[in-house]
Amino acid sequence: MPGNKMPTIYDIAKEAGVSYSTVSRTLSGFEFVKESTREKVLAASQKLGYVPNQQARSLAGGPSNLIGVLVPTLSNEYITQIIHGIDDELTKSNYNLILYTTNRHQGKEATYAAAIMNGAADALLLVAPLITDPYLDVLREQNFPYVLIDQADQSDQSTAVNTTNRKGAYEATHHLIRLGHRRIGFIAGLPQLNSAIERFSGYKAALADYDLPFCEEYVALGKFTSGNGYAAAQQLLDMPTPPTAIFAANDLSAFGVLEAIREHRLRIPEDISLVGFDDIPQAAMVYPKLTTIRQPLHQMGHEGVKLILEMLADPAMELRRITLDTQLIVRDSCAPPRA
Amino acid sequence: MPGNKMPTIYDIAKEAGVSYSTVSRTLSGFEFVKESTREKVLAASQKLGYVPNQQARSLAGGPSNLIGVLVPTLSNEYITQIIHGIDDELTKSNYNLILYTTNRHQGKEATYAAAIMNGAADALLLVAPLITDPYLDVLREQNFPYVLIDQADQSDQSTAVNTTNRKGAYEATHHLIRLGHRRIGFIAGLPQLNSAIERFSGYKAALADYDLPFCEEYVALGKFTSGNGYAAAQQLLDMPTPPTAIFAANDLSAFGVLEAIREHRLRIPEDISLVGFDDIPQAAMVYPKLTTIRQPLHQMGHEGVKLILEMLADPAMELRRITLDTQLIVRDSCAPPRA
DNA sequence: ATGAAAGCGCTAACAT
DNA sequence: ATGTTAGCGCTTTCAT
Repeated sequence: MPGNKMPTIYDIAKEAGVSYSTVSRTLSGFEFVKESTREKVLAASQKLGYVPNQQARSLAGGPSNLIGVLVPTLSNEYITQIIHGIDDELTKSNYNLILYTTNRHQGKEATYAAAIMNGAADALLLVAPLITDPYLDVLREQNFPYVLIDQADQSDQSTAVNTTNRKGAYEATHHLIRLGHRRIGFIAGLPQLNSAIERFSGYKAALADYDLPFCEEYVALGKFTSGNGYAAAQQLLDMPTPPTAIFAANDLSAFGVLEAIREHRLRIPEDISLVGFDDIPQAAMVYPKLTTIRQPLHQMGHEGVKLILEMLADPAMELRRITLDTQLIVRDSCAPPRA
Repeated sequence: MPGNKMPTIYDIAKEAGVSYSTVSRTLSGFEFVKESTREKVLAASQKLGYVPNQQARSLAGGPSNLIGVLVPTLSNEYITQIIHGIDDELTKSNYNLILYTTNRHQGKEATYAAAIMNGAADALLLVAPLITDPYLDVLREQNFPYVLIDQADQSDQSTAVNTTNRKGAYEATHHLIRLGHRRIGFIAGLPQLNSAIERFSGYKAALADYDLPFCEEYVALGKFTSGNGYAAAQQLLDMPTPPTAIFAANDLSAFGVLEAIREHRLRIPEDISLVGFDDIPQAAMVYPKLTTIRQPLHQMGHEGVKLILEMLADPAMELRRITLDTQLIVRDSCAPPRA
């Protein structure tokens, strides 16, 4: 390790002529310090260029001032937008962010969560985790502050930020139905994720409400990635009677669908309509611009941070659940079916 | 703080019937431990669900197994792609990532760097920092491992990963010249950044090589953001004799240019040509698809991590500098000027 | 090969 | 209001 010769509170104590516990108290914002000593300490710490050692602070029972953020991957703009929102909000506080990428690996999630509980961070933000309920139980038992972003636990015992996934999917499907489509394909997301389940449910509900049959064959697994979305679309397009419209459970898989459609030499929206979900920035940039369901990604990050900060301030805070609204964004990828 | 009741090496020691220093040695991979005791210790730690406390480990002189990554912002896909590359490579090691966002705030960079040197992380990856040389001197004096990604220091004393910015900008400009353009505007980047300076220099060099006059008025400041790129383009397009082509110093500002051009009711590439720099994923998604200079963003992250890992393994490693190649990606945003 | 003891920099009782 | 004393969980001499 590097030859760290950073000043410690002990050095400051000497410099200021006080005991080092006084320094500690002053620096960690303790009230009852005489104004004159406080000034002496501050001056000394300034002079020596003191920077607190977070490890020591946290080891001794203080806060680490770190918020752990657990994300499945960095390859989906949907995630990075949420992280961006988290970071924005965190910037206003004096917390820093420690990022754990699990690559959708459950074992890693558990390991990371353990490390975090073990003092690495003061709280945990779980973004669309695959994490299983037992693990959340551990966090709760330890009374460790955490919030779920875009995921729910079965037992409904976690503070969480979600969006109206079911309603959004319903609207997406309804939009297509309203345009006159009757054969609507669905590219499903990762079945372990609550959002995927709800979107599927919204899709089915809309079909039912408008008396359209639900066909298992019109559902293909896109797993929220563009590659799988592509493959799933191929599957649908190769059917004898392919759908005239496709609703993809997220934008990323919609991009894969786009590619598959193009390869089939079909035009969007003339030959086939497409709706996505998320409204990541690229959705407005692809050609044709994607009609999609907007999730307030940044805001999801904001709200998550606000909740966690509240929990940190009030450990006894009661369970909270925030549901943000989604919104249909009509762009250029939908039209009535061909006559 | 939460009621952490995580097992410590002391608990393992009891369980395994050895002293806790033996546990420490076993767990931190010390060689001279009898095979049988090693097994006992490992079994006990397994049984108790032991997770090492990084704070304590690092405080006691061990590594934190954390790599600090300092980025200016999360709002540019160019940055998130590099982070993605860093993360990929880090995932293969047993290091985790602690992310510091400075929002281009110099004071923060200094504070963060100090915190990091103070034990928060074992090494530092600086992505396009605005950080000033004196600060890098401190890192070097303390012999703290760091690498610069996409930035160079004046004194050329830092291990760094860069790309052929000047050559790339030259090619971009040359591409436009070859198409027949003679009035080529330039949207400049943040002048504090080396990459911005080199791209500007490449632009000028190409003009000079092909006997085109360099006009100050054809240069506008885009600062690498889409908003400023938009404003800069407005400025160029409102000139009495506007350029017939624009080279934007990065894709993000090119997107701003795109918008400005659209508002001027001009078509790309028929009325005006546009080239970007970076090749972020959106570049291929906008309409028309953007011709640009590709930087191997992921790879920049990979190489940075590889370098830092080498430095960690060999503290005496000599200075290294890696320069990755850029590449002209021709898409749909350029054409010969109107006759 | 393993145990004992010291100490990393700090916070938090416990004193006074 | 401030000084004294223990640790937090671990690595690392120094013994044996």
